Amino acid sequence: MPKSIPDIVIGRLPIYLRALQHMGMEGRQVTSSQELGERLGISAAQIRKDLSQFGEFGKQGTGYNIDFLSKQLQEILKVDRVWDVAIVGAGDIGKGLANYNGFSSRGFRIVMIFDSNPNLVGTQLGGFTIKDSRLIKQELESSNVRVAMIAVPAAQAQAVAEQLVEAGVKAILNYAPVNLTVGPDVHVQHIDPTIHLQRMTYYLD
Amino acid sequence: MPKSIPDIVIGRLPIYLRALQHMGMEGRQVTSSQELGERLGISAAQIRKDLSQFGEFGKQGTGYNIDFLSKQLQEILKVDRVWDVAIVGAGDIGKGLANYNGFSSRGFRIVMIFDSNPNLVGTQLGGFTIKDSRLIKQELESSNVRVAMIAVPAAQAQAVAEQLVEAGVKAILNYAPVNLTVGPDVHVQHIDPTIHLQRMTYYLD
DNA sequence: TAGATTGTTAATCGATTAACAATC
DNA sequence: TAGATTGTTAATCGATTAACAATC
Repeated sequence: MPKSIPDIVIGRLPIYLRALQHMGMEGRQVTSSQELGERLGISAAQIRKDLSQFGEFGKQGTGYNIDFLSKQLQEILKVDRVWDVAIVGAGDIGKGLANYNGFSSRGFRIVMIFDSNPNLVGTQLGGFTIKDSRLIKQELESSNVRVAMIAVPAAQAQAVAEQLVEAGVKAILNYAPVNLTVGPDVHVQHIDPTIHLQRMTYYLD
Repeated sequence: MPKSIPDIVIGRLPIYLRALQHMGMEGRQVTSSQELGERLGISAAQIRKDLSQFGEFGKQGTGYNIDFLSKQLQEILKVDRVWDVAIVGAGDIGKGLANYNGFSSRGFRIVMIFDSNPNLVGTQLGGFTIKDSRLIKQELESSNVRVAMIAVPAAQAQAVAEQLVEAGVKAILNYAPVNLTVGPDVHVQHIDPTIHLQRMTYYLD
């Protein structure tokens, strides 16, 4: 068995990728681990070490070709393709996600939106007709969705997660302020603004 | 100099706190490091170690009083008070944050919203009149705001951050998909849904 | 008391950094 | 060539875990 890559390294790759694509859009051709590190507040040694887990992408004396390294990272992270994504919850957060146009260029495409509010079901959002949350399993079965975002109230999040997992979803981005419990083959990331804020107030006086 | 607490420990405290408050609302009185750990997917030893950095909050044989430990964690994280928060950007994300009612019970209170769009300036949002982003410094000077959330397009985020820092902001929650560069006395947390999604697709096949 | 669980220590495990030969 | 920067190794540093005496 090849030794597996630490998750903490995987977590930094999307950050490298975002910075590289930003540089690319500025018209830059090459960068170095040092420059990238300064921009991100990460040591140059760490960036080189992280990348070396996957191959040799740079040239001594020159650095990294930005387009080439971007493409390599996209492959590694499997965002050299487009993932279909379902959103559950059409409140303010769900609406924001549905209207966000930053997904498509970075590997994701919203394909379906659910809500449990009968007043919202059937209405339009971001080019989609909102579907009834009770139909999650049924609707996802005929789709290719394995990534979902949960933007429902905390009280409903766990139940929604379970329906999504039953329907074959393997990666969940959870905006509800509650910890989700899922099986070991399902990946979950949590976004809770309060958690992030509380992590900073500790350092304030 | 007392040895400083690792930031990774600080990062887990808000998660413990959220789970404890959840249990409290369920009417529970006590819990154990084991139960808490199972709920969060964290080892019991780690939870005890983390807490022991700050004092002794439990009782052998019994565990932790939920209300007591919650209060202690609130004090440690300095959310036993209410922090005034400014939002910059009144698009979908800013709107969602402005209308979110989960802040007040957890230590934060929105007090001001800015946007640079002349069509939005002067209109109402979440009980506030949206102010012109050019007035950030001026408006914050007479306020008590040291925490802010950035919800503007990527291209404007760095400039907004600099204005906030100039106005005395020490903690920034950044929703723009770009890395912010700030001084060492300013804390930044980033929320970018795509980054979180890309971190999970690595593991999908 | 017997059972449970803490707080803490020491051991293990893992991540980061410093340094440098290789080489563009 | 001289200067720059990679990829990698070994050393350092830090975080997690296992184990258990203390004790409720």
